[in-house]
Amino acid sequence: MRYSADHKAQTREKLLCSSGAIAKRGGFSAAGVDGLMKAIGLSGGAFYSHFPSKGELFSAIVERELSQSLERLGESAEAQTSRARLQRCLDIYLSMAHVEHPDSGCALPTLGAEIARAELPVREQAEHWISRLQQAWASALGDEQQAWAILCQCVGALLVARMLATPQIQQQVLEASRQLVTELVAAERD
Amino acid sequence: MRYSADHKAQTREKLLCSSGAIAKRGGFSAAGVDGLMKAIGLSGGAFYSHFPSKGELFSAIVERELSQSLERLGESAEAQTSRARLQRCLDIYLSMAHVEHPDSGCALPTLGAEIARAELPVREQAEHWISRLQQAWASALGDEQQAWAILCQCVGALLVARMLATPQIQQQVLEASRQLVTELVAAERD
DNA sequence: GTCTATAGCACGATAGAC
DNA sequence: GTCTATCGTGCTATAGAC
Repeated sequence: MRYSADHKAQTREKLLCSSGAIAKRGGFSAAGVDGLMKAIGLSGGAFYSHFPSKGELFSAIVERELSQSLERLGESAEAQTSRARLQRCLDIYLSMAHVEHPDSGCALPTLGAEIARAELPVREQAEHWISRLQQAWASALGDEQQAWAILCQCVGALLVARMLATPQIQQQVLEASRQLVTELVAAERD
Repeated sequence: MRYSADHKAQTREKLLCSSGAIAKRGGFSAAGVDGLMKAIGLSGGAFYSHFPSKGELFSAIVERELSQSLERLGESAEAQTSRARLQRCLDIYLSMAHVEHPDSGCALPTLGAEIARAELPVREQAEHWISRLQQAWASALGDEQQAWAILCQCVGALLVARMLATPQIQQQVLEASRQLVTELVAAERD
């Protein structure tokens, strides 16, 4: 073959990374195959030697984005001093920087509705990674329910803040969520 | 004119109601003007005597949906015995019935990401109605921050639950959020 | 594997008859 | 106000050259 298997894997990775960011910024269904490929310097037709359809790309994006979110937010929480670590993660998650940069942030607030409308295999995949994140937080907190509640709080806060027009009110939303989450993380539960 | 002003207003209302449901089910950008009009028994061309563009329809849908959410969730909370009333509203919001029927439910979890990506006027409008809801809850609870936190919790819980594939886990998410919200509503704060 | 070209279709929006 | 017909464009996906 004129192109190495390495090259194909690299192209695929570039495509997933770039397309993920574009999807998080403007929505996946609003993005065209041609635009996604041009964004990594390739033509639209070349797409189909990497994925059989646009839907399969979405599935791959969801897997990559959510596994990456688990790395950033969950894996580190399993270590000792886990409560303090988790608290730091959540403060970053619930920040104006995250609100203002959806393309480099968590996929759940931006792509959540599209994941919810996707076929069962995509939702099963989402469930897998989201559950692993919840489990990681639960083991840090010793409480499965609070782990779910914190996850919903964070996703909801980002989604709500991004719908608003005024930075001051966005900050109020984040501050309210940070305060609640802080209390929940600090609270000893048995 | 061959058609009364009443008829136009009724058609517009039907269009807003029907299109809102379709948008909440499948996403607004995924819906075509032709399909939206056919859903109320009219042809696609007739759309443009009601709205100058598809974007203006989205704006009108957001206004109608969010003002309706305020009626259902907020206005009733301003009465006395407000805490108990609010608690009942939130239990309905955080129910499997709501998770399973996005088209008749709240627009924030389903259309939130599209609102967040919309032009400033749409976000200003969203901010207006969301803030009124938060204010209504704040006056019932005597705490502005907790009102924001509860709002984020509810929106996040529905979005997260809908991304999942397994009903049992969806129920766990709802149960965890209901429990947290119940504690927050019950807690006296000064 | 990537390109250009294109099929085939759906979209948003407009024009003109009624 | 609603219809049919249509323009122009964009889309997903395929075909064939390199």
